[in-house]
Amino acid sequence: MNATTPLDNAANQPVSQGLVSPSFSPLYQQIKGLVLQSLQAGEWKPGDLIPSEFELAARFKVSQGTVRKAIDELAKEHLLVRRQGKGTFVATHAEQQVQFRFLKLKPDNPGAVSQGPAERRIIDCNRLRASAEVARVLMLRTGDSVFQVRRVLSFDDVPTIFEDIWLPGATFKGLTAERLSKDTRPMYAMFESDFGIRMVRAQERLRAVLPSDEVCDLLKVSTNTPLLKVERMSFTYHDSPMEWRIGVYRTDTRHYLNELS
Amino acid sequence: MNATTPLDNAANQPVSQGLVSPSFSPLYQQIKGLVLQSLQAGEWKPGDLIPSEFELAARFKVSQGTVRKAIDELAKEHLLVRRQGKGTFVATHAEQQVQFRFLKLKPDNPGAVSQGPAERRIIDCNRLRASAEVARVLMLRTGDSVFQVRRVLSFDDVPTIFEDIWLPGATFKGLTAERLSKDTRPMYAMFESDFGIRMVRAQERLRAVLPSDEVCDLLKVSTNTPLLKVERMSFTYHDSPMEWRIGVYRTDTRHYLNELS
DNA sequence: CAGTGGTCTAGACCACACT
DNA sequence: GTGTGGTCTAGACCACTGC
Repeated sequence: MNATTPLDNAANQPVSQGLVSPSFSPLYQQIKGLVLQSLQAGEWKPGDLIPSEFELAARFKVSQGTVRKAIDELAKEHLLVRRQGKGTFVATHAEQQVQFRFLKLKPDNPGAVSQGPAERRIIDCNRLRASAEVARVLMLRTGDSVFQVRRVLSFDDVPTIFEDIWLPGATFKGLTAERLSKDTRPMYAMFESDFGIRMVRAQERLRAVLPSDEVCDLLKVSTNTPLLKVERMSFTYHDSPMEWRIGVYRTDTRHYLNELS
Repeated sequence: MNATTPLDNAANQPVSQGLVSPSFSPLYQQIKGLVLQSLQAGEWKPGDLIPSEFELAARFKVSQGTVRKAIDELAKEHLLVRRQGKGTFVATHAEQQVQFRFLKLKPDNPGAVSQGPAERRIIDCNRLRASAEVARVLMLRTGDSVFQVRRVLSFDDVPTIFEDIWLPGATFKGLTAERLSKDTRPMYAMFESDFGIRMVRAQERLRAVLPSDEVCDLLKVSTNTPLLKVERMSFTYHDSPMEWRIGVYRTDTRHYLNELS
């Protein structure tokens, strides 16, 4: 099937590389886009084994090296995970190592305290109409259905984080406080398996604030305890905004750790 | 024809790949290490053009593709910068685009305020003996010579950041408040040209705090204004700690922006 | 034009995991 | 052993820069 003929040279530009300059895109970027489409379309679900590099090369009519470069980039973006000898898998939030990729609050003295998952308490989960502000950040229309989830995370029995989470109602139809409470997995793992939504990228804006009366009560802190306010936008494939989360963190025994490189 | 020419096989392990398993390291990683050594030794200085991929391939007796992979990684770590048609250069903090790689405080409303470099005021610059704490983080001995620099950064005439910076005395011999004040370049650019130190990587720990009396005075804020405390460790080549910096940021009109991916 | 990095291919062999 | 990803090579051509 894979005869090497001069005609194969014509196959070197199979996708859209015929024109010279206008919006030139390397072959491996086009392959990357095609793989991304399959991921978004759900052809391969989180945790699945995707076809081998040679299979994909045959499917897309390019060399294995070109597929490799496309997959390399997707792996560096944590959309795929390579495992030598086994294959390439769709990344999932259900893995232990990935649990804290988005939660950057670390204990000041690791080892002295438990590193395990936090204790989670759902305050409430309501279906509401989006305000102008919520609609804007989630790219919805004002009045569209949205879910508001509010919860408290505790480490070592100390309430440390209060979060106010907004989600598009259409995508998360059927979300309830009970479901959130019963599920012991990370929230993003449940989003994957129950709603087919995988968070791929996020952006956080940090500020120092003083707590509202409600937060004082929920976190058991005084009104003059400074807190770290973390406003997070999470995106799924193709940079679609999927979650708006406003958290306030106690930072008296923990800190937000950030690597700059 | 799949004849394996023994001579080619011998050339496949030119550096130190003779043994099978013990501490195996890919060729391109070894090349990367050699290039890193040249960078650290100052063979090529920030801003310099380094030899072409083919020259390096000849020097190290490997193929150009292997050198390419080594340089790719160094470029992704911002140690080198590739420019198509021109060559590969040693990265430098003197470039505009790199100016704010380490300063993540962004205006809430970009465009409405000036984006230019902040106005910098040096409070003082003293040569002191390292306390136990300073010695520990900078990997020195207690009592070793260190510099303490304190300064205030203002944006649009609003004092916004106070920083307390600690540097190893031996490496930064000759540093003075006057020199810091007169130099209009970013501090890290001066470190490169005047002291041969290039900051490569950093780590920040963030907390919310209330200001000390001194900070209240310097930043013109009240004692109950929450501030973002940013503790930064900066490292040069081979992860040697070279700077300890404790900053407090006003976050009423700006925020600390962080991309999670 | 020559020289550089950027892309693509084809084939070989190595390291690892499963059966 | 077979199949996977991981490394390395060699050679071709493209795109950009500057003479």
